Amino acid sequence: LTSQRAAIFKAIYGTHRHLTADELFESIRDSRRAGDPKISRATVYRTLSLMEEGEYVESVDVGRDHALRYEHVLGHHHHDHLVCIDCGRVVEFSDDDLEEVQLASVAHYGFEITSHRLYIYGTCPECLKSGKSGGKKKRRQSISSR
Amino acid sequence: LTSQRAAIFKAIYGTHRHLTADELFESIRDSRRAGDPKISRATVYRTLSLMEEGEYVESVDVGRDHALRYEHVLGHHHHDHLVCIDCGRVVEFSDDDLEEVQLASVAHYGFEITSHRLYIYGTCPECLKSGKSGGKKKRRQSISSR
DNA sequence: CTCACTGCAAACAATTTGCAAGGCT
DNA sequence: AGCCTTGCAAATTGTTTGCAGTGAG
Repeated sequence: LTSQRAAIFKAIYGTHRHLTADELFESIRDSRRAGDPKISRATVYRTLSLMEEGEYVESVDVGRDHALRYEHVLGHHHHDHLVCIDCGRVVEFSDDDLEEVQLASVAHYGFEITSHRLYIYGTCPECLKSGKSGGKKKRRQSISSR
Repeated sequence: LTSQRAAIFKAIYGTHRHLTADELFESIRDSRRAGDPKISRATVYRTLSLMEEGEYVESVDVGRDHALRYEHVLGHHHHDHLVCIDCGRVVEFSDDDLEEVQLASVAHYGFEITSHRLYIYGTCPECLKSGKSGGKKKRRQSISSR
Protein backbone atom coordinates (compact mmCIF):
# COMPACT_ATOMS: atom_id res chain seq x y z
CA LEU A 1 0.00 0.00 0.00
CA THR A 2 1.78 3.08 -1.23
CA SER A 3 0.68 6.61 -0.55
CA GLN A 4 -0.50 7.17 -4.11
CA ARG A 5 -2.72 4.14 -3.83
CA ALA A 6 -4.07 5.41 -0.58
CA ALA A 7 -4.81 8.74 -2.20
CA ILE A 8 -6.75 7.07 -4.99
CA PHE A 9 -8.62 5.00 -2.47
CA LYS A 10 -9.57 8.05 -0.46
CA ALA A 11 -10.64 9.93 -3.51
CA ILE A 12 -13.07 7.29 -4.72
CA TYR A 13 -14.42 6.42 -1.33
CA GLY A 14 -14.71 10.07 -0.44
CA THR A 15 -17.36 10.82 -3.01
CA HIS A 16 -20.54 9.30 -4.31
CA ARG A 17 -19.98 10.66 -7.78
CA HIS A 18 -18.79 8.51 -10.62
CA LEU A 19 -15.32 9.72 -11.51
CA THR A 20 -13.17 9.12 -14.53
CA ALA A 21 -9.55 8.09 -14.20
CA ASP A 22 -8.57 11.52 -15.32
CA GLU A 23 -10.81 13.35 -12.88
CA LEU A 24 -9.35 11.19 -10.18
CA PHE A 25 -5.84 12.01 -11.30
CA GLU A 26 -6.46 15.74 -11.45
CA SER A 27 -8.26 15.93 -8.15
CA ILE A 28 -5.42 14.13 -6.41
CA ARG A 29 -2.74 16.16 -8.10
CA ASP A 30 -4.48 19.45 -7.37
CA SER A 31 -5.21 18.78 -3.74
CA ARG A 32 -1.64 17.74 -3.16
CA ARG A 33 0.12 19.50 -0.31
CA ALA A 34 3.81 20.03 0.17
CA GLY A 35 5.50 16.74 0.93
CA ASP A 36 2.76 14.61 -0.57
CA PRO A 37 4.07 12.26 -3.23
CA LYS A 38 3.61 12.87 -6.92
CA ILE A 39 1.06 10.94 -8.87
CA SER A 40 0.80 10.02 -12.51
CA ARG A 41 -2.03 9.04 -14.75
CA ALA A 42 -0.46 5.64 -15.33
CA THR A 43 -0.56 4.90 -11.64
CA VAL A 44 -4.19 5.86 -11.44
CA TYR A 45 -5.08 3.51 -14.27
CA ARG A 46 -2.97 0.72 -12.89
CA THR A 47 -4.40 1.10 -9.43
CA LEU A 48 -7.95 1.24 -10.68
CA SER A 49 -7.49 -2.06 -12.49
CA LEU A 50 -6.16 -3.57 -9.34
CA MET A 51 -8.99 -2.18 -7.31
CA GLU A 52 -11.51 -3.45 -9.78
CA GLU A 53 -10.01 -6.89 -9.70
CA GLY A 54 -10.05 -6.78 -5.93
CA GLU A 55 -13.71 -5.72 -6.00
CA TYR A 56 -13.12 -2.39 -4.35
CA VAL A 57 -14.46 -0.40 -7.26
CA GLU A 58 -16.52 -1.01 -10.33
CA SER A 59 -16.35 0.65 -13.69
CA VAL A 60 -19.36 2.33 -15.18
CA ASP A 61 -19.31 2.45 -18.94
CA VAL A 62 -21.83 5.07 -19.84
CA GLY A 63 -21.01 4.88 -23.53
CA ARG A 64 -18.17 5.11 -25.91
CA ASP A 65 -18.40 8.85 -26.19
CA HIS A 66 -17.65 9.24 -22.49
CA ALA A 67 -14.64 8.10 -20.53
CA LEU A 68 -14.99 5.15 -18.19
CA ARG A 69 -16.16 6.11 -14.73
CA TYR A 70 -15.52 4.40 -11.44
CA GLU A 71 -17.55 4.05 -8.29
CA HIS A 72 -16.68 2.46 -5.00
CA VAL A 73 -18.57 -0.68 -4.27
CA LEU A 74 -17.83 -1.71 -0.68
CA GLY A 75 -20.96 -1.26 1.34
CA HIS A 76 -23.14 -0.86 -1.70
CA HIS A 77 -25.35 -3.35 -3.46
CA HIS A 78 -25.77 -3.96 -7.14
CA HIS A 79 -27.59 -1.28 -9.08
CA ASP A 80 -28.10 -0.12 -12.61
CA HIS A 81 -27.87 3.37 -14.05
CA LEU A 82 -30.31 5.90 -15.33
CA VAL A 83 -28.52 8.49 -17.41
CA CYS A 84 -29.67 11.96 -18.44
CA ILE A 85 -28.72 12.53 -22.06
CA ASP A 86 -28.94 16.29 -21.58
CA CYS A 87 -26.89 17.01 -18.47
CA GLY A 88 -25.13 13.67 -18.08
CA ARG A 89 -26.42 13.13 -14.59
CA VAL A 90 -26.33 9.51 -13.49
CA VAL A 91 -28.91 8.10 -11.09
CA GLU A 92 -28.44 4.71 -9.54
CA PHE A 93 -31.41 2.44 -9.15
CA SER A 94 -32.08 -1.18 -8.47
CA ASP A 95 -35.04 -3.45 -8.61
CA ASP A 96 -34.99 -7.10 -7.66
CA ASP A 97 -37.95 -7.89 -9.88
CA LEU A 98 -36.08 -6.48 -12.80
CA GLU A 99 -33.11 -8.68 -12.06
CA GLU A 100 -35.30 -11.72 -11.97
CA VAL A 101 -37.11 -10.93 -15.17
CA GLN A 102 -33.79 -10.38 -16.88
CA LEU A 103 -32.55 -13.79 -15.91
CA ALA A 104 -35.84 -15.38 -16.86
CA SER A 105 -35.71 -13.74 -20.27
CA VAL A 106 -32.55 -15.53 -21.26
CA ALA A 107 -32.85 -18.69 -19.20
CA HIS A 108 -33.62 -20.88 -22.18
CA TYR A 109 -30.44 -19.98 -24.03
CA GLY A 110 -28.48 -22.11 -21.63
CA PHE A 111 -25.87 -19.49 -20.86
CA GLU A 112 -24.23 -19.41 -17.49
CA ILE A 113 -24.88 -15.78 -16.65
CA THR A 114 -22.15 -13.92 -14.86
CA SER A 115 -23.15 -10.27 -15.07
CA HIS A 116 -25.11 -7.68 -16.94
CA ARG A 117 -25.14 -4.05 -17.77
CA LEU A 118 -28.26 -1.95 -18.05
CA TYR A 119 -28.38 1.72 -18.86
CA ILE A 120 -31.61 3.58 -19.30
CA TYR A 121 -31.32 6.87 -21.09
CA GLY A 122 -33.64 9.83 -20.98
CA THR A 123 -34.03 13.40 -19.91
CA CYS A 124 -34.10 14.18 -16.21
CA PRO A 125 -36.87 16.25 -14.59
CA GLU A 126 -34.60 19.25 -14.17
CA CYS A 127 -33.62 19.30 -17.81
CA LEU A 128 -37.22 18.79 -18.85
CA LYS A 129 -38.23 21.76 -16.73
CA SER A 130 -35.46 24.05 -17.88
CA GLY A 131 -37.04 24.49 -21.25
CA LYS A 132 -34.85 23.29 -24.04
CA SER A 133 -35.97 19.72 -23.57
CA GLY A 134 -35.19 17.57 -26.55
CA GLY A 135 -32.65 20.16 -27.47
CA LYS A 136 -28.98 19.55 -27.77
CA LYS A 137 -28.87 15.74 -27.71
CA LYS A 138 -25.28 14.64 -27.55
CA ARG A 139 -23.82 13.43 -30.81
CA ARG A 140 -23.33 9.72 -31.36
CA GLN A 141 -25.52 8.56 -28.53
CA SER A 142 -25.54 5.16 -30.20
CA ILE A 143 -28.01 3.19 -28.21
CA SER A 144 -30.21 0.26 -28.90
CA SER A 145 -33.55 1.83 -29.64
CA ARG A 146 -37.01 1.76 -28.06
CA LEU B 1 -25.75 7.28 -53.17
CA THR B 2 -22.25 6.41 -54.28
CA SER B 3 -21.05 2.95 -55.04
CA GLN B 4 -18.98 2.71 -51.88
CA ARG B 5 -22.06 3.50 -49.86
CA ALA B 6 -23.99 0.87 -51.73
CA ALA B 7 -21.28 -1.65 -50.98
CA ILE B 8 -21.44 -0.88 -47.29
CA PHE B 9 -25.19 -1.18 -47.37
CA LYS B 10 -25.05 -4.53 -49.07
CA ALA B 11 -22.45 -5.82 -46.67
CA ILE B 12 -24.47 -5.04 -43.56
CA TYR B 13 -27.78 -6.12 -44.95
CA GLY B 14 -26.25 -9.23 -46.38
CA THR B 15 -25.42 -10.76 -43.04
CA HIS B 16 -27.02 -11.26 -39.69
CA ARG B 17 -23.76 -11.02 -37.89
CA HIS B 18 -22.71 -7.94 -35.98
CA LEU B 19 -19.77 -6.47 -37.82
CA THR B 20 -17.20 -3.92 -36.82
CA ALA B 21 -16.33 -1.00 -39.06
CA ASP B 22 -13.06 -2.65 -39.78
CA GLU B 23 -14.52 -6.03 -40.65
CA LEU B 24 -16.86 -4.23 -42.97
CA PHE B 25 -13.99 -2.37 -44.55
CA GLU B 26 -11.91 -5.47 -45.06
CA SER B 27 -14.72 -7.58 -46.41
CA ILE B 28 -15.58 -4.94 -48.97
CA ARG B 29 -11.99 -4.34 -49.95
CA ASP B 30 -11.25 -8.04 -50.27
CA SER B 31 -14.29 -8.94 -52.31
CA ARG B 32 -13.63 -6.09 -54.68
CA ARG B 33 -13.54 -7.03 -58.34
CA ALA B 34 -11.77 -5.27 -61.16
CA GLY B 35 -13.48 -1.99 -61.89
CA ASP B 36 -15.10 -1.70 -58.50
CA PRO B 37 -14.25 1.55 -56.75
CA LYS B 38 -11.76 1.76 -53.93
CA ILE B 39 -12.92 2.12 -50.39
CA SER B 40 -11.31 3.56 -47.31
CA ARG B 41 -11.85 3.09 -43.65
CA ALA B 42 -12.82 6.73 -43.27
CA THR B 43 -15.65 6.28 -45.71
CA VAL B 44 -16.91 3.26 -43.84
CA TYR B 45 -16.98 5.19 -40.60
CA ARG B 46 -18.59 8.21 -42.18
CA THR B 47 -21.21 6.13 -43.91
CA LEU B 48 -22.03 4.16 -40.81
CA SER B 49 -22.68 7.37 -38.90
CA LEU B 50 -24.97 8.47 -41.65
CA MET B 51 -26.74 5.16 -41.71
CA GLU B 52 -27.15 5.20 -38.00
CA GLU B 53 -28.61 8.67 -38.09
CA GLY B 54 -30.94 7.55 -40.82
CA GLU B 55 -31.96 4.54 -38.76
CA TYR B 56 -30.68 2.00 -41.20
CA VAL B 57 -28.26 0.46 -38.77
CA GLU B 58 -27.68 0.45 -35.06
CA SER B 59 -24.45 0.18 -33.16
CA VAL B 60 -23.91 -2.52 -30.61
CA ASP B 61 -21.42 -1.61 -27.94
CA VAL B 62 -20.39 -4.91 -26.48
CA GLY B 63 -17.83 -3.35 -24.21
CA ARG B 64 -14.85 -1.12 -24.30
CA ASP B 65 -12.47 -3.92 -24.98
CA HIS B 66 -14.18 -4.72 -28.26
CA ALA B 67 -14.72 -2.50 -31.27
CA LEU B 68 -18.19 -1.15 -31.94
CA ARG B 69 -20.34 -3.48 -34.00
CA TYR B 70 -23.18 -2.67 -36.33
CA GLU B 71 -26.35 -4.49 -37.23
CA HIS B 72 -29.01 -3.63 -39.78
CA VAL B 73 -32.27 -2.63 -38.28
CA LEU B 74 -34.82 -2.35 -41.10
CA GLY B 75 -37.28 -5.15 -40.73
CA HIS B 76 -36.21 -5.99 -37.23
CA HIS B 77 -37.71 -5.08 -33.90
CA HIS B 78 -35.97 -3.93 -30.76
CA HIS B 79 -33.94 -6.50 -28.92
CA ASP B 80 -31.20 -6.74 -26.36
CA HIS B 81 -28.00 -8.74 -26.40
CA LEU B 82 -26.69 -11.76 -24.63
CA VAL B 83 -22.93 -11.93 -24.97
CA CYS B 84 -20.62 -14.88 -24.43
CA ILE B 85 -17.54 -13.69 -22.59
CA ASP B 86 -15.56 -16.67 -23.82
CA CYS B 87 -16.13 -16.79 -27.56
CA GLY B 88 -17.71 -13.38 -28.07
CA ARG B 89 -20.85 -14.78 -29.63
CA VAL B 90 -23.80 -12.40 -29.49
CA VAL B 91 -27.35 -13.66 -29.20
CA GLU B 92 -30.26 -11.33 -29.68
CA PHE B 93 -33.28 -11.63 -27.47
CA SER B 94 -36.30 -9.59 -26.53
CA ASP B 95 -38.97 -9.77 -23.94
CA ASP B 96 -41.85 -7.36 -23.63
CA ASP B 97 -42.28 -8.06 -19.94
CA LEU B 98 -38.70 -7.09 -19.40
CA GLU B 99 -39.22 -3.82 -21.22
CA GLU B 100 -42.19 -3.04 -19.05
CA VAL B 101 -40.48 -3.86 -15.80
CA GLN B 102 -37.55 -1.71 -16.81
CA LEU B 103 -39.76 1.30 -17.36
CA ALA B 104 -41.63 0.63 -14.16
CA SER B 105 -38.38 0.47 -12.23
CA VAL B 106 -37.46 4.02 -13.02
CA ALA B 107 -40.88 5.58 -13.44
CA HIS B 108 -40.72 7.49 -10.18
CA TYR B 109 -37.56 9.35 -11.09
CA GLY B 110 -39.52 11.50 -13.49
CA PHE B 111 -37.20 11.01 -16.42
CA GLU B 112 -38.56 11.06 -19.91
CA ILE B 113 -37.10 7.77 -21.13
CA THR B 114 -35.85 7.65 -24.67
CA SER B 115 -33.88 4.45 -24.89
CA HIS B 116 -31.94 1.85 -23.04
CA ARG B 117 -29.15 -0.60 -23.44
CA LEU B 118 -29.01 -4.00 -21.83
CA TYR B 119 -26.24 -6.52 -22.16
CA ILE B 120 -26.23 -9.78 -20.31
CA TYR B 121 -22.89 -11.51 -20.09
CA GLY B 122 -22.13 -15.11 -19.51
CA THR B 123 -20.72 -18.27 -21.01
CA CYS B 124 -22.61 -19.90 -23.84
CA PRO B 125 -23.56 -23.60 -23.81
CA GLU B 126 -20.91 -24.46 -26.38
CA CYS B 127 -18.14 -22.87 -24.39
CA LEU B 128 -19.43 -24.46 -21.22
CA LYS B 129 -19.35 -27.83 -22.88
CA SER B 130 -15.92 -27.46 -24.41
CA GLY B 131 -14.26 -27.84 -21.08
CA LYS B 132 -12.27 -24.83 -20.09
CA SER B 133 -15.34 -23.08 -18.79
CA GLY B 134 -14.48 -20.25 -16.51
CA GLY B 135 -11.08 -20.33 -18.08
CA LYS B 136 -9.62 -17.55 -20.07
CA LYS B 137 -11.99 -14.71 -19.17
CA LYS B 138 -11.14 -11.73 -21.29
CA ARG B 139 -9.16 -9.04 -19.53
CA ARG B 140 -10.90 -5.92 -18.44
CA GLN B 141 -14.42 -7.18 -18.80
CA SER B 142 -15.49 -4.22 -16.66
CA ILE B 143 -19.12 -4.83 -16.07
CA SER B 144 -21.60 -3.89 -13.43
CA SER B 145 -21.66 -6.88 -11.18
CA ARG B 146 -24.22 -9.45 -10.02
C1' DC C 1 19.11 -5.04 -0.32
C1' DT C 2 15.39 -6.37 -2.93
C1' DC C 3 11.52 -6.08 -5.62
C1' DA C 4 7.22 -4.12 -6.19
C1' DC C 5 5.62 0.52 -7.42
C1' DT C 6 6.22 4.72 -9.74
C1' DG C 7 6.73 8.55 -13.41
C1' DC C 8 7.65 9.54 -17.94
C1' DA C 9 7.17 9.27 -22.52
C1' DA C 10 6.27 6.51 -26.22
C1' DA C 11 2.91 3.06 -28.02
C1' DC C 12 -1.82 1.82 -29.03
C1' DA C 13 -6.44 1.07 -31.11
C1' DA C 14 -10.50 2.81 -32.65
C1' DT C 15 -12.29 6.58 -34.63
C1' DT C 16 -12.33 11.37 -36.50
C1' DT C 17 -10.68 15.15 -39.21
C1' DG C 18 -8.36 18.39 -42.73
C1' DC C 19 -7.47 18.77 -47.19
C1' DA C 20 -6.89 18.31 -51.93
C1' DA C 21 -8.52 15.47 -55.73
C1' DG C 22 -12.67 13.27 -57.94
C1' DG C 23 -16.95 12.85 -59.89
C1' DC C 24 -21.92 13.73 -60.49
C1' DT C 25 -25.40 16.70 -62.25
C1' DA D 1 -19.17 25.17 -62.64
C1' DG D 2 -20.40 23.70 -58.00
C1' DC D 3 -20.93 20.83 -54.26
C1' DC D 4 -20.94 16.48 -52.17
C1' DT D 5 -18.02 12.45 -51.46
C1' DT D 6 -13.84 10.35 -51.48
C1' DG D 7 -8.84 8.67 -49.99
C1' DC D 8 -4.96 9.57 -47.51
C1' DA D 9 -2.50 10.72 -43.77
C1' DA D 10 -2.24 13.11 -39.71
C1' DA D 11 -4.68 14.18 -35.36
C1' DT D 12 -7.42 12.75 -31.18
C1' DT D 13 -8.84 10.34 -27.03
C1' DG D 14 -8.58 7.22 -23.49
C1' DT D 15 -5.73 3.88 -21.92
C1' DT D 16 -1.64 0.76 -21.75
C1' DT D 17 3.32 -0.32 -21.75
C1' DG D 18 8.56 -0.35 -21.54
C1' DC D 19 12.01 1.08 -18.88
C1' DA D 20 14.92 3.02 -15.58
C1' DG D 21 14.69 5.24 -11.11
C1' DT D 22 12.70 5.07 -6.22
C1' DG D 23 11.21 3.79 -1.91
C1' DA D 24 9.06 0.50 1.47
C1' DG D 25 9.96 -3.28 4.21
